[in-house]
Parts: sequence; structure tokens; C-alpha cells
Amino acid sequence: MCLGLLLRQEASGYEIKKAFEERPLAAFQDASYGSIYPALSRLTAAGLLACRDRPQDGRPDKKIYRITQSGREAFRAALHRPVAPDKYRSDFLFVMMFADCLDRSIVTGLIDSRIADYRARIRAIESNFESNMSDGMRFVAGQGLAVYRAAIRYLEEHRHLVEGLAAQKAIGA
Amino acid sequence: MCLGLLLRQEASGYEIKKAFEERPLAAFQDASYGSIYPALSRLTAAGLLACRDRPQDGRPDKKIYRITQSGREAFRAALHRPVAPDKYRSDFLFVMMFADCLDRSIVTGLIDSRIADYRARIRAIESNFESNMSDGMRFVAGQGLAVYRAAIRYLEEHRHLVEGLAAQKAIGA
DNA sequence: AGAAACATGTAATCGGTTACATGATTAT
DNA sequence: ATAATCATGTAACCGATTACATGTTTCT
Repeated sequence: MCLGLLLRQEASGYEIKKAFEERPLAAFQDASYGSIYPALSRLTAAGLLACRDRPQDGRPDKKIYRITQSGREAFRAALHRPVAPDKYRSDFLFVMMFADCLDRSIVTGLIDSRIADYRARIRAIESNFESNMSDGMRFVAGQGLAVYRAAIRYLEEHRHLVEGLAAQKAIGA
Repeated sequence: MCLGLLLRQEASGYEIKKAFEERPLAAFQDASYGSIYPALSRLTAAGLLACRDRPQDGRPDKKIYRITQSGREAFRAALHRPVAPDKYRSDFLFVMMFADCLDRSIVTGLIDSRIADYRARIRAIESNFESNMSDGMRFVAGQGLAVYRAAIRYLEEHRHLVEGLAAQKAIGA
């Protein structure tokens, strides 16, 4: 993943971490400093990256990584390896399976904040859409928008199914 | 999660594992024997489950677990704890970000098999829809259908965006 | 004949996060 | 003042998977 990001532009470990926090990438990949820094060291030792130090005032030196030719080749080879299946885990959906054990107000709150979360993700993607996005990234971002919108729509149109289950409990609350 | 499944019906560890492999649950939760068996032992030791042995011919005895009253209470309490955010990781989407580094035939194959996978998931959910599904599970299954269909639709309508990137390479192949 | 399903459990391993260590600069 | 951002790196820890251990029955 570091190789892929550095294919587009050179960057420091810190900047790579920031890139993982931006939409749409943040939606389907993540990495912490604890995995990024060692990875950059290993890739550099293997000759897939080159590193140059930019001394800084006060802060630690900034290490700017750049992909090498053999790094480019290794990345292309990696892209051709069979892709691992998606991994998805959702506590929200699990809880919804047991909506009948919850008060209506809880279910309502959960769905409201989930819709708000999807809307925030959509806004974040839309605000990045015009800028420095590659075609591939635009394609991926577009799929994100499509599924988030479908999810919101479903939740709005079918929430009564689970809000009705524990219906009476919260009427007076 | 074991508590939740055992809330609906008593089962053995083996049967719980099978339940995690069935749609729609398999789409957003998973667990291996290596975590299920120890979990059942711990929950039993804590008094949240009761276990009865059914001796069997040849095979090891089947241990059938049943949720206790305090198990029910603990599960309700757990449902009320704040839900962890969804975790999603997709190598497919990452690879698509770099579609311009791939031959067109590769991209086409990847998208084709992804659509086939979504269709299989939809079929699996639909075939379980009528049977012994709780209302909450039906709601969750419905959301699965909605987003899978939206994803297929997006892929079909926009695949040309990434198939065009490396376009010429595979024309004669 | 061989594979898959049935059935439980432990130990080794692994990928990855969190916490720690350090410290100046800038925004609120 | 206080929090957040910038900046790198290591060590401890943790949840969970995979492999191992064992053995019968049923399906292909």
C-alpha cells in the first residue's frame, strides 16, 4: 500500500498516515504508524524505496521516501496477485438483528447516527472529488457514493420495520 | 455473539460456527473454532450459559449450550453498550485505484468475478429470506440486498471508466 | 477410494494496534 | 493555557486465525 501511494508522489511516513485517513481511501484501508514506519524501513532496505533526509527546525528530520524502479516493478507484480476477499465487520448490523431486545428510542438513535455518518462520508468524498484524484480513485469514490446512498435510502424506507418491534416501550419517554 | 445466537435456539459449538457461515450473518461477522470453543467455555464458567452433554456414537460427545437468565441479562446489557464503528477492508477497491497499471483483460476479469460474487451473495440471502428469520435479521438482510444491488449497478454502469484506462493493451489478445 | 461433513479442543503463530518515548510549533 | 499538529520510531500487547490432534460416518 505504501508503494502504491508513493507511486503517485513522494512522501514521508507521517504524510502516508494522513493519506490513509482521507476519504475515500480511509473507507476501505487503514494503517497505523506502528505498521507504516517499519514497512518503510523494510522496503527501503529491500531497495524498493529511496529515502532522503530533510533536516528540520526543532522537529525530527523529515524522511522523504520515493519509489525506485524496482519498487515500481514490485508494485505492479503485487497488483497482479489474486486479490484477497473483502473483510467487513459491523456491530451495528449485529445489534439490529436483535432490535426486538432494545427500546425504540435506542434503535432510533442508532439509525439516526448511522445515517448521519453515511452523510458525512458522502460529503467527505464529494469534497475530494474534484481535486487531485486519479481516474481509478474517482471510480472507487463513485462506488462509495453509490453504496452509501443506497444504504441511506434503505434505512429511511425500512427503519419502521425495526422501530416497530419494541414500539410501545418508549412512547411515554 | 454466541449469546445472541443462543438466545434464539440452543446449539453446539459446531452449529454456531455453521451459523456464522450462513448469509446474511457471514457478510458482517465471523468467528473460527479457535475463538468459539474457548468463548463457550468461558461463558459457561461465568454462568451465562448452561451446557448439557449428548453422548454420541463414534464422534465426540455433542455439547449443547443453552443461555441462562443471567446470560440473557448480560446480552441485553452488551447490546446497549456503544456500538463499535464498522470495519471494512477491500483489496479489490485498492487495486481498482491503480487500474491504469493493469491490462484491460485483468480489470475486466476482476470486475466480472466481483459482480458474480455479489450475485451469489444476493441469491444466498434470498434463499434464506423466507425461512426462520427474525424481523431484525430480515431488516439486516434487506439492507444487504440493497447495497449489493447498488454495487452491481454501479459497476455495470461505470466499469468503462477503468476498463478504458489500459484500453489498447488487450485488443489483440 | 477419497473427500467432505460431523465434532471438540489446544498451541503456535501472526498481523496489527496501542502505548510509550521525545519534543517543538501553531492554533484556539 | 491548552490542545492539536508535526514528526519518527520501538516494545508490549491482543484478538484471532491456522495448524495440529483425533476419529467416524456419509456422500460422490
